[in-house]
Amino acid sequence: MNLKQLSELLGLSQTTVSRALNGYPEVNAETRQRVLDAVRKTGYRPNRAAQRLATGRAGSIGLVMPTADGHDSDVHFGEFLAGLGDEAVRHDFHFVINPSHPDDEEATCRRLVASGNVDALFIAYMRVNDPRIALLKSLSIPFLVHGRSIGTPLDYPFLDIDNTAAFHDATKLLVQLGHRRIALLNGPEHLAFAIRRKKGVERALAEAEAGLTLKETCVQHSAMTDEHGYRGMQRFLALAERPTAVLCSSTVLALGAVRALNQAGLKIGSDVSLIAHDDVLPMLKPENFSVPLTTTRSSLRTAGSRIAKRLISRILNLETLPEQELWKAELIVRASTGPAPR
Amino acid sequence: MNLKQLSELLGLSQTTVSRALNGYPEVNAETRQRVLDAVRKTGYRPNRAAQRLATGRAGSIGLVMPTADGHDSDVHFGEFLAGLGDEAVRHDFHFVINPSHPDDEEATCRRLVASGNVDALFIAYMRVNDPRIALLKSLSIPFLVHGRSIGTPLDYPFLDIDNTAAFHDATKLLVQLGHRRIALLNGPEHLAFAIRRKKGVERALAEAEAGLTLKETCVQHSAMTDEHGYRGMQRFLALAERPTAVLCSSTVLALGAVRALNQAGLKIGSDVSLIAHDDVLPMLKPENFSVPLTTTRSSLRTAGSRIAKRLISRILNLETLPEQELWKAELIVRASTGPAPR
DNA sequence: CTTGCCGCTCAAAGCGCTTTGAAAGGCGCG
DNA sequence: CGCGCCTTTCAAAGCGCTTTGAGCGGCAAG
Repeated sequence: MNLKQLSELLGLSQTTVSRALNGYPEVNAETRQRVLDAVRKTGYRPNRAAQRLATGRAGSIGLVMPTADGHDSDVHFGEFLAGLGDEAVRHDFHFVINPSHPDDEEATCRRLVASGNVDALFIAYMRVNDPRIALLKSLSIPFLVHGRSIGTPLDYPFLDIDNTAAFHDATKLLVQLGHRRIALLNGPEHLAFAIRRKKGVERALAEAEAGLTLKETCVQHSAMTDEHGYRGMQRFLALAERPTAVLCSSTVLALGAVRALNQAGLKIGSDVSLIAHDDVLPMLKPENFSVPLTTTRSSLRTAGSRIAKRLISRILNLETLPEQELWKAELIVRASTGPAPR
Repeated sequence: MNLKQLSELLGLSQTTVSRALNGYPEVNAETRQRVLDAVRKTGYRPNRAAQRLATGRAGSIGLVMPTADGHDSDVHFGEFLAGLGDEAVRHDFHFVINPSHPDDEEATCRRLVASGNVDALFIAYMRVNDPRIALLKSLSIPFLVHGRSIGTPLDYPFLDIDNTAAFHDATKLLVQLGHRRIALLNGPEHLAFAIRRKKGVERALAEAEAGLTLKETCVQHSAMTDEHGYRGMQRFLALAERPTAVLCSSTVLALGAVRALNQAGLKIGSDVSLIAHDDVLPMLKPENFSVPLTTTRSSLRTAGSRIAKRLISRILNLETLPEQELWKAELIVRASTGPAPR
């Protein structure tokens, strides 16, 4: 069933039917209803390829995944993608998934846009002075950034969580509990979110009456894997001045950290307190840790879904959604935090 | 730059240029070269939407992800997707990602095919007597199954690894090392791969001179998360007849299992031997476990890439690749396996 | 010289939609 | 009654590609 057949069936022109379907105002209400009924009865679905050709819209969103061969495919990515897909499928949008070497991302973006295969681009894993932002602005294609760069003017569309505040608040809690030696198992050093989290910790420490600082030996930057969590925690425990509380940038890191703590025979929540950032991975729930984990929480899937929604609204000129969103993470206190040991 | 402009530039007809580009034989070699040169110079890229409309091919592959809201987004999925994307981008293929409730997958497949938005469908997470196979056959659309169902005739295109053999061989190794009480931390009970792995273990046990069996108390079926690995191992350790060797269906499960073993103060490789299946997740390398893990290995990313390649070859009628592939997993012995304690 | 065939090229007809510009019909108003 | 205006509908022209069927030389065979 195509538009021509449908219009013949209705005794209308293709124009009218098309307009009825696309919500143009110049169609008689009664006619529109007839069209809609016919669509329901016949199961007519417009051919997307034809629509794309006629409108010049590609109906798809480009994702540049930094997961080229040999590079980590982020555990968190699946969850994020589920959110994206959920929303996109509702509007019949496709994805062009472009794995790319982290160094090659700019060229990949450029190629993707030039291909004309996408209406919008989505980028993430923001770095300091990230060149992709200027690039995308110059390419004049709608785009949305997950996260924010650092050092570039904040005049682009983004969705981010307030990482500084999240880790500030978490640290403040630890300080209030009497912790003085605090360590941080963070994400990769070159990524903006990790820098902000570190800043959040430092700020909260500086605000403490004692005027604390975050020692460099008490910070680890690494990919957020169990493995790194384990090693990082071991390193912390080997310090002469062993930290009494540790913040983790991901529950995955926390997993390894917990392992190291158990192995060292230390009790979580009393010997050492632990707070992790929770992206709400269904497979790794902080409440299911042997000692339930205190977390800063913000759902990655929800973020994905929201990002798809904003991009699609933008492309199709639906409702106008805010261009910049900064979400607060929730601080959820569970059993892994307790008063500092003396 | 479009085809018309390009052909005018060359003083050729659109027909000839199009044919030159698409490898038709009736074009003079010299002419073809001129066209190719011009393409390089002008950077001409055919408009995919127009191509799709003209050929009736959608240029995209549908993925039905069982990751609806509230359901686990598989850690392994990101890695698999990276492989898929890598290959697809080479042929300018898109993905239609359709998150769906596991119960709703059939309807989702049907809808996706009916939409005409995809040339082929990819499905995974095969179950016993999986109804999706018959469905896809009846829908007469190219498709490819990752894994194999059980109980249905094996007459559809698939890519699978030989799970039975992998776990058979792994178990055999354990038996040869003198283990008699062996346990299995498996994937979800309703999934075919988990059933095959269990069968592999059982078969190897039956083949042992002692004629061993796999006790039901020594099997856990669950989602493959660290959490479940931890709990499952704890349960095993609490048994009166505690197993001396444990097989894990994923390195993620092994992570939790190792945690439980450490906590119990048991030495891996001597007190308890461990073998895990390794999907080659870059973030979770078996050689980096505190005790390097003996594994059955088969790269999920490679599988993704191969699946994309086969589907695309099929759609575009490129080379003819085998319709059914059963890959062997590699058994890699590391330090987590040793002789059974007496 | 004619016929037939082969190698190469072309004009034109779609593919199924959107959108432009025009027109038909109904109505109020002078 | 004639005019203009508004509402509703329509025919037709694209969008940029592929593909059909035809055409045009040149050359070998008759």
